[in-house]
Amino acid sequence: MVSRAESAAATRRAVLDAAAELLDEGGPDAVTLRDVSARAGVSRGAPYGHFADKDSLLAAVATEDWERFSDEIATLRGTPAAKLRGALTALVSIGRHHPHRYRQMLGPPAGEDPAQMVAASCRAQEEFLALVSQVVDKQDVHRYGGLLFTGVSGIINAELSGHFTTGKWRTSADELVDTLVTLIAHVQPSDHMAGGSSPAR
Amino acid sequence: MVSRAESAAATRRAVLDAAAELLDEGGPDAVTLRDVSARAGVSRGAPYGHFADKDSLLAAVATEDWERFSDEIATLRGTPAAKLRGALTALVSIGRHHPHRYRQMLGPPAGEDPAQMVAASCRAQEEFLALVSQVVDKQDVHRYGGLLFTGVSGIINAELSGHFTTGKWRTSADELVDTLVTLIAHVQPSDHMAGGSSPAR
DNA sequence: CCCACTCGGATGACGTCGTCATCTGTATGA
DNA sequence: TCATACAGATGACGACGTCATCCGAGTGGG
Repeated sequence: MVSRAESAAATRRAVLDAAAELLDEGGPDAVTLRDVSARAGVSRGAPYGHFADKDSLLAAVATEDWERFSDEIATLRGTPAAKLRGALTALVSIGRHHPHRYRQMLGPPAGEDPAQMVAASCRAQEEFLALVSQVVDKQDVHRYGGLLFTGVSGIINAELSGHFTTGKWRTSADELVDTLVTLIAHVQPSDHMAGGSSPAR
Repeated sequence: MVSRAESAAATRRAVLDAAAELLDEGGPDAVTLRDVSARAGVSRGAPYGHFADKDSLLAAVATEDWERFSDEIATLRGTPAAKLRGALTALVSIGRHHPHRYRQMLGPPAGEDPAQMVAASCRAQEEFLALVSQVVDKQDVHRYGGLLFTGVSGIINAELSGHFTTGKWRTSADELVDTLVTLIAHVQPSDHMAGGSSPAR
């Protein structure tokens, strides 16, 4: 026998999974609440018992993806440098295997309660910065950590948009990521330029 | 008296402008062909005489934005380093003044004829690489050029998503751009990147 | 053991959207 | 002058997000 709460949780899970699947298959426009419901085996109105609207459902998918990513990079083992590269590889991997969910993760927090998605991405940032702090000098952690993460995300985005196959960059995402990591790993705090104004908040 | 071709071109222009406006104001979901038509002062079906579908219209807007950006960075004057900084500043400026159009530009080429948007972004890449080639060694142009452009675009995207105000990165987009430019081009950071370049349109 | 209650889920409906088939009016060219 | 072509207007259709309403099964008290 299934309790009512259990069945409700199962429905929520099924809806979430169906949405993630459809998002993977055809992007946000292919995520139709009607199709989601059908694939989850529930009625059209059922998702509204768990998510305020379509945007909130998509945000919930992204939130789970952020949490999965956080767990993944938090359990990396090896040398600090290897862990850092592992984290970046994990990010690249998400972008390549789940382009649309990747874009959803990196887009602006949406839905009825954006704070939830913000919190999830915040934790990922913390985990990532923890790895960075083992590789670069303490005072450069945020600057280099932020640059690594946002830079790599931009590289991935360019690859997903086909800019390396159809554009003029005669290079690849892998090479760029490697270049960026090498640049940051090589430049040690010795030459910290005076540019660093007061950090934002 | 207006010739038929002239009136048709005017309609196309009005539709394009109306779409860009609505995109600026409320993002892609706010771009309704009905609203576009109304704002352009034409009927609901008129846009279909010039654009295959909504995605093609959005792609046409992005194409024009790429062309405008290409023209802008192609006419920059000053030292090579200043021109490179100016190009990146122009990119940042588009992201800040027209976030949704910026996202449209950096998203995957869409519409009935993606090649058109691809060509436009290709020209921008060429113009940008031309600037980069004056600052870095010949053999590093593509690697560093691609890294600069995609890296900065990732930084902007993070800012647009609010990751610097709600996240754990205790830094700012300006600082990250400066850091990246300094790392790659060994060009001293500008005092304030946000400053003076003219916004796109 | 029974019953009223609760609440997740199902259903019907509404307004809006993208899109297309069809119609109309006017500039064009012979 | 008039037939033609074509931009634009209009009506219609299916699909979508969303909500008001209804249903039925798990639940707790008697």
